[in-house]
Amino acid sequence: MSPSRPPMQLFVDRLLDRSMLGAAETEALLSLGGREVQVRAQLDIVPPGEEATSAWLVVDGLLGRFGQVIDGRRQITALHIAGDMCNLHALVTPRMSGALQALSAATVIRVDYRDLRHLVRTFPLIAEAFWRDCAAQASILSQWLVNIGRRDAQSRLAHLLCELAVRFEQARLGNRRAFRLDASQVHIGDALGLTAVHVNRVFRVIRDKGLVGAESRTILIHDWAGLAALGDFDEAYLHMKSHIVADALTSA
Amino acid sequence: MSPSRPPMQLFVDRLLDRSMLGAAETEALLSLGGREVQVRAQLDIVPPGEEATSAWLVVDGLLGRFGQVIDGRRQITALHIAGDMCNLHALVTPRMSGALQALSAATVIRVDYRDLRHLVRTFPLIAEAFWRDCAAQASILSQWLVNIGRRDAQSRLAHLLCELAVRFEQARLGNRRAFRLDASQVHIGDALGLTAVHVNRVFRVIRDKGLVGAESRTILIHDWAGLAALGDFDEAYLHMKSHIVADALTSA
DNA sequence: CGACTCATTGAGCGAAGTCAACGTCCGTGG
DNA sequence: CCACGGACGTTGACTTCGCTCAATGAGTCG
Repeated sequence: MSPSRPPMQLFVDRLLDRSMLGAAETEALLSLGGREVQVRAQLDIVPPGEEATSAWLVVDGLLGRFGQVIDGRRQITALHIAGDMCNLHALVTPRMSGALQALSAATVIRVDYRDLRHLVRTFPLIAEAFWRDCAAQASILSQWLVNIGRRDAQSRLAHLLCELAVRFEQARLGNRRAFRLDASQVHIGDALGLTAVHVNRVFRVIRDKGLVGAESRTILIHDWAGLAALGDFDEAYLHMKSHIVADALTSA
Repeated sequence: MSPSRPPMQLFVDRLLDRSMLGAAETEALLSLGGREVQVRAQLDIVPPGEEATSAWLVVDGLLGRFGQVIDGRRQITALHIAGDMCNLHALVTPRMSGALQALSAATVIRVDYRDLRHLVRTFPLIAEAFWRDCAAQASILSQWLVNIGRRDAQSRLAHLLCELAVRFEQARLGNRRAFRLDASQVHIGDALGLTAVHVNRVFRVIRDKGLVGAESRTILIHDWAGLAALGDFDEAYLHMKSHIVADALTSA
């Protein structure tokens, strides 16, 4: 945001949340090139079926990765907020990227896979950090599967809101009591495997319960404990404490 | 299986399906230690909430990774067949393993993370292959999310059967017209976000349509095209053509 | 045989979907 | 300035897919 903080610092911070990197690695990451692009809402950054050729760092806005079903309905498989590097996994599996869309107007930085591969080959710690980042994404994906497969609509929505609250807080984009979520109810439905109509009704219910509120696009969580209980939410899957990482790095 | 083919060869074959490895890497993988264990059906190899300390190579049988909901219902988030290395992702994220259970009687080999980390630090190509394996798992996870989130029960079941058919065929454990699936209808339900009762009914419907059949635990796919159409199945997400991998290795 | 697991089938219910209408906000252009 | 259109949110009436509860078969193992 401020001129003294290059956008790539966002991504470095994200990696440092989970992995240990030395000065050389940090510097190499910060010197990554990449063109900053403004995209409008609803733009397909990577259209369905297309092979990924670059990763996308979210500087501002909300992005969604999604899959499509034959009848045109879609399922969002990941939500990406500022600091997330989208399609990092496709660095090793370019065929399996999935589509990527801006859900709100957004600022992203295109980072070419060639540059990332160079970093990965040069710095084993960066390779490990990228791998860990992908594993963390997969962990979220697992939770989403449990959420959609085995919880009813109220719990689903509560769980998603809790997850986003924690992630926004971690990314220093708000806290778990208030954060700006630039997604329409259609998007929320696509993320939860529900229709927008039902999202609307269910949101009303948990609002009437006094758990949450909304002011334009800002989500207010009035009763964190209640919402977490309703969503059966345990934030462990989002975190990776540094002592574990340290252990992973020093053992062997 | 045969004495001349060490079990670890199964895993090497799996990696070679997607990644390029040299003789040194192959040899290092084959010399991995690990104790072979027989486990009975329904045994929790890694109980819920426990931190992973080793990976598990499936030699024979069927394993499931799953998450639990507060009321005791569960969602299988991955099915692992012979040749799969379970919990490889937790090598970098030990906290995020999820529970692991044998769905049938199974033979597995416990591979300590220390040994795997040593390999990863010594051979960058192995690190990349492991990372790619995790990304491929995540790709399957994405498809499952789409499947559960946006398809009705018939399509869900059809899609899962198609996926398993292709995976068993790839693993040379049968072909896409006939393969042995050691999962009960309860397990299938847990994988699809359905109840066992409904799985039973839906299986009857697609059987009556002439798409599939079953003899004890062997699934027979009578009409591949029909089943793939019903399940909206595109096997691209399971494959990784070698020329792509080669590109990934040579560029940069 | 008895105990157990798994598959099968029926009856009734309820959560979520579908279809449709209407309201609100906001940007845009005459 | 206001009229118009479009995107999004809200609500109601009705339908339906999948769940719950329950009973019964079928196969297997000690």
